[in-house]
Amino acid sequence: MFHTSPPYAIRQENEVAEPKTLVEAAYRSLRRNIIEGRLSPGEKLRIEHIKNDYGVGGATLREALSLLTSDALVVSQGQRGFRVAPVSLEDLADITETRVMLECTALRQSIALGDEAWEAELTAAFHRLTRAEERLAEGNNREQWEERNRIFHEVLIAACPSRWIKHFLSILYHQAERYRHLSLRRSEGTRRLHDEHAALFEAAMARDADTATHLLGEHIRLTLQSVSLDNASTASH
Amino acid sequence: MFHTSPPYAIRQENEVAEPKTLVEAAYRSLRRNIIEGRLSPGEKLRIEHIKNDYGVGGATLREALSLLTSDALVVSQGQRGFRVAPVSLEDLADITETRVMLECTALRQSIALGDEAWEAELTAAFHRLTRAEERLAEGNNREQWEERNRIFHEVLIAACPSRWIKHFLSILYHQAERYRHLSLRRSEGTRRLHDEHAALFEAAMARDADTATHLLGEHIRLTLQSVSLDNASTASH
DNA sequence: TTTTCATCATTTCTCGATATTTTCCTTGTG
DNA sequence: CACAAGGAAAATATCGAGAAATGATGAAAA
Repeated sequence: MFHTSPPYAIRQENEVAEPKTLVEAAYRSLRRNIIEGRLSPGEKLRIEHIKNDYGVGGATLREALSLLTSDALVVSQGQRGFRVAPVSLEDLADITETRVMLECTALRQSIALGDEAWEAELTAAFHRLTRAEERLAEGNNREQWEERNRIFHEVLIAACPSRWIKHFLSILYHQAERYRHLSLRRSEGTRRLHDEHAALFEAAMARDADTATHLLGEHIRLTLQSVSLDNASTASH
Repeated sequence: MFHTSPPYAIRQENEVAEPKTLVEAAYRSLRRNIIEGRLSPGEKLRIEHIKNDYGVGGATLREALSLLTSDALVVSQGQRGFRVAPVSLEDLADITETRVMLECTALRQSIALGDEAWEAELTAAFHRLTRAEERLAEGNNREQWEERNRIFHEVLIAACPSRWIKHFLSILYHQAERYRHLSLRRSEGTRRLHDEHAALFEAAMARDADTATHLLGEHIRLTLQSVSLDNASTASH
């Protein structure tokens, strides 16, 4: 439904399909490794060393790293190679507030413009997320929950007509995801995550934009407030 | 002043210095050519054909094109090469409204937080812009005006602490710039551009955030409202 | 005439090799 | 002992050639 082919193709939106090129495959693989913390912030990415891990040539890996630069997951300095982007509490705060602003704007528009099909999508996404939340308590179905949580948030703002807002949000979502993975995740579980989602869902379905955006803002802030960075992973130059 | 080295390097912000690598040089050169309309929307970019124009090898040019993909100035589809991104009125409207939202937010923060040094910078930038506007009426010092106009807008929001907002704005600014170049530019000159800038400057210096953001919003909307797309350059699939 | 299919030319994508730059270590000097 | 200079080692950035994919052309069948 919300993957209609865009007039211009912003990269992140095309990611449902299989990777068609090796560059694309390496890009995604690297991105997952950075977001999920298998590559540490600040770590040097020596092309000669890691090209074997991804089974590609130097130029190809280089291009993938260049692409990650645009997502601010990798930094490159002139003639001195690539590194995993550093992290900092300031950056985290910035990401959070910018995301709150954009996502609330998008949600407001989505609530105003969403039709019946949107309601149906949203209900389905909420249902799947609920199931995943139940399972999350038991085993470690974290991956599935992560996926469905992302989709729930995407569907919430799906009826917002602005491609640019959605594009920026998807970049910020990846950033936030990384911080979540890097955190020690102590306070997780004490939160009543499902209640937050349920209230948000109810408000959206009731077309109560004020309540919904308020809940969403607090939800995003809480999610990232529970992040506390390990000293070891904090930016060092 | 506002080019302090960032904790993480978002690409656009590092562009004051000379290009250090061939990729960087090709990237900038291509970007100028797209923004200034020498490469038309939808045009196919065959690597073998144009690599000589930029004096680089295939892989290097490829990487530069990949980078432009992230700015949505170039689109790439799977195994079918690169094209200059198409344009459309919907996209233009989206860019404009997203930019208004982000730039007004940034301006509000900048007005709240800007110190004396910021005021000085702003005054200087306004002065330079004024001079350029005078010259614009005479000859075609369009390039200089374009530069100083950009800097004036940058300085206005320089005291906003959010790197992410500034990053997104710089992407949108490039997009808007392209549309301005593509337009037939009929109504330009009828506008009292300098008056708009002057009022905006006064409001910012007076720390009147409400008035300033209102003026800025109208200013951005007017700038892009005067754009009318040539049929020939409109998106075709 | 229209559709289908095979073949071929064009273009994209990828890799290994090479030249250039940076980094690190050793050595000499104030 | 600190510090600068020089050189070796490592890593980066780049190129040109080869493998894979596209879509264009034209012949055969419906």
